[in-house]
Amino acid sequence: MRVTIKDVSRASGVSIKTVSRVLNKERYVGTETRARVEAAVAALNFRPSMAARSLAGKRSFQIALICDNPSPYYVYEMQSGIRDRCALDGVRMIAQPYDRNSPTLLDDIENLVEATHVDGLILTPPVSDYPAVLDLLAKRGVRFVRVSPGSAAELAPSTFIDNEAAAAAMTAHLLGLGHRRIGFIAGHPSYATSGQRMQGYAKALGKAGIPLDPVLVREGSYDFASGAAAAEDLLALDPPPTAIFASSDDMAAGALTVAHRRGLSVPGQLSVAGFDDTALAGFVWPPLTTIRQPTRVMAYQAADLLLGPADAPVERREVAFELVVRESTGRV
Amino acid sequence: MRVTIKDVSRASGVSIKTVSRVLNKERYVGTETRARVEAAVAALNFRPSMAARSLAGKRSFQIALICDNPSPYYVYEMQSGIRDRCALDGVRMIAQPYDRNSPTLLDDIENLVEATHVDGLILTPPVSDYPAVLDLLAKRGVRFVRVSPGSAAELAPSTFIDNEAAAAAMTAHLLGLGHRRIGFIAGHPSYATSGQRMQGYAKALGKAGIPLDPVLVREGSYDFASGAAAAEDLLALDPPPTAIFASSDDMAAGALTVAHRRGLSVPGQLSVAGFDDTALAGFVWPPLTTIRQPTRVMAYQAADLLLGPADAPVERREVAFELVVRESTGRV
DNA sequence: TTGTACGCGTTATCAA
DNA sequence: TTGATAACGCGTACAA
Repeated sequence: MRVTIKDVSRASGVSIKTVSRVLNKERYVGTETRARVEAAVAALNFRPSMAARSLAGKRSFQIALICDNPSPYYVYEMQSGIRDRCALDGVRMIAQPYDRNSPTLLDDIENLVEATHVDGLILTPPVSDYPAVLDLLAKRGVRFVRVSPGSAAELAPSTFIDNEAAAAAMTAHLLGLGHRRIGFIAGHPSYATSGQRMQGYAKALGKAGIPLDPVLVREGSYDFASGAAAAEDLLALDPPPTAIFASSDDMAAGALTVAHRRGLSVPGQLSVAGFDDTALAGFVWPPLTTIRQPTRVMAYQAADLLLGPADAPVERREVAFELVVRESTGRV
Repeated sequence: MRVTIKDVSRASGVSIKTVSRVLNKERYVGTETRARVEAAVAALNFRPSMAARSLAGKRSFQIALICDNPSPYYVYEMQSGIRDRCALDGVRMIAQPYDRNSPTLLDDIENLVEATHVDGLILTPPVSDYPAVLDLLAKRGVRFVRVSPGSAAELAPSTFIDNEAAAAAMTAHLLGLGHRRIGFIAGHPSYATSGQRMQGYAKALGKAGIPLDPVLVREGSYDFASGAAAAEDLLALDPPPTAIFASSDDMAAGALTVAHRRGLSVPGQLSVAGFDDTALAGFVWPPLTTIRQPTRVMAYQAADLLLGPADAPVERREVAFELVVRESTGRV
C-alpha cells in the first residue's frame, strides 16, 4: 500500500539506513549510492511519513504559527510569508486561528507543542508579549521567534519595524503639509506597538514645537468601528483637526468613511492617514497615505530565524517600513 | 521528560491498552476504571502524541484545507469555520496557502496526503473542480468534501449556496428599484459559481421581460482591479447603466471606487451591488447592498461532513444566502 | 562509507 | 471488561 523506506532500500539495493542518510542529506554517502537512492525515491514516488520521522527523530519538520490577530489580511500575510520560507526547507506550517481572549489559550499552546512535536513557534502580537506563554515555552525548551515584541527583546529572536520612527515620519509628513491640529487614533493598549506609535506621534510634534493636545488623542481597538467612532469624536471638536492619523488601516478606513459621510473626503479638506499592516488601504477611496508595514517580510524573516541554527545568538531583525503617500492627504 | 501513556497506566494501575481505550472513548471500559484513568490523565497533564497515533492507528486526527483563494477574508473565514468544528472532535486543521497556478499543485497535494496521513481534505473553488485533484483523491481512497462544486456533485459530499437563485434575487431587487439597464460584472470562468451567478442574472431579466444586452456584461477576475476596470468600461457606455451588479465584493468595491471618482456615489445616481463572500462590504462607503454568502457556515458544515461517519451517503448540504439591503442601492 | 539493532508512543490483534 | 505483544515507519547509536 504505502511506499516506505524499506521499499526504496530494496529497489536501490542499499540498507534502510543509507536511504535515510540520503533523505536527510547527511555526509558520508557515496556519490553513486546517492544517485541510485535518489532514482529509486523518484521512481517509487516515495514520501517519508512525518509521523514516523517526528516519532523517531529529534525534529518534526513542522512549525506552528500562533496568531490571533483579528485582521484577516494580517493573518493571511503572516501565513504566506512563513509558508514561503518553510517551503525552502521542506517544513510544514501549522496555522490555527486562535482566540486571544480564550481562557484556555495557554493550555491550547501547551497541547499543540506536546501533541505535534513542533520544532518551533512563531508568536505574533499580542501573544508575543504574554509572559505566561513566554515562560511556558522557555521552560519547555521550545524554540520560538517573536514578531513585533514590546519588551524583553533578549528573550528570543524577533522581527520588527521601528514603529516610533514610522509614526514620527508620518506625523512629520502631515506637519510638512501644513497641518497643525492632527488627530491621533491610538491602538489598543494590549499591543506594545500602540505605545510605540503614540510615542512617535508625540516626539514629532515636540520636535516641531507643537504642544501635544490630549483632546486630539483617542484610543481605538484596531478595528473599523472604533476608528469610525474616534473620528466622529475628533470631528465634533471645535475647532476640528485638519488631519487624522490612525494607528491601523482598519481604523483609518473607519475614519475615512466618516469623512465621506461628512463630505470631507475631498482634497483641501480633512487628510486621513494611517498605518497599513495589511492591504485595506488599497480598497478605500480616496486611497490613504500610509505607513506600510511589510507583514509578509516580517513573517518570512521570522521563519528564517526559526529555521536557522539553534545555537545562533538571539537576533533582532529589523525590517524597513515605507511611507506611501497617496492622494487622500491633501494640503490643508 | 515527556508524559506518555505508560506513565498514565502506571499512575492509574491499569494496562496501557486500557488507557488507550479511555482516550479513544471505546466501549467496554468499566465506569470506575474510566474515572481512575481520566483522573490520572488530568493529574499528569498527559497529551497523546499525534505522531504516534497516526503511525500506529488508522486515524491521524488531522484534516487539511486546500484553499488557494486570493481573498484573505475568504481564507480566514474558511479556516475559522473549520477550526470551530474540528475543536469539537479534538481534530487539528492543517492549512497551507496554496497557489492555484502552481505546476506542482497536484504533487503538493499528494505529498501532503502521504506525509501527514490526514484523515480527509476540504477543497474550495476552484480546486474543488479540478478533475486531476478529484481523481487523485478518489484513487487513493482519501475522504474529501467540496465547497461550492460546479459539477459532478455526486462525487463527494459538498456544501453550497444556490448561486443562481441568489443572483436572480439581487437582480430582481434592482429591477424592483426601477433599474432597466443593469451592468453585470461576471467572475472568472475558472470558477463554476461564475456561470451560475450569470445564469441567475439572465433569468431574472428574462422573467421581467427585459432582453439581455451583452454589452452590459463584462468579465472580471474576482479582484478589486478587474472590478474597477469593468466599471470604467460600463460607465463609458452611452447610455451608461444605472446600476452595476458585481459577482464578488472585491469587484463591487472596485466599481464603487470608480463611482466615487466620478461623483456617482450618491443616492439617486449609480446603484452598486455585489456578492459578499467575505466582509469587505462593511469597509466601503456607502455600504454595498450584497448577497451575503456565509463562508464561515459553509466551512463549518464542510468540516462537519468530513468528520461524520465514513459510510454516510454522499450528502449535498445547502446553506442559505441572505440579501442584505444597504443604502448604496438608491432608487433610480 | 555502509549496515545492524533498537526504540520512539501509540493502536491493532488476539487471547484471557 | 481487561491485558500482552506485535506492529507502524523512521532516526539514533554503535559496529563493521
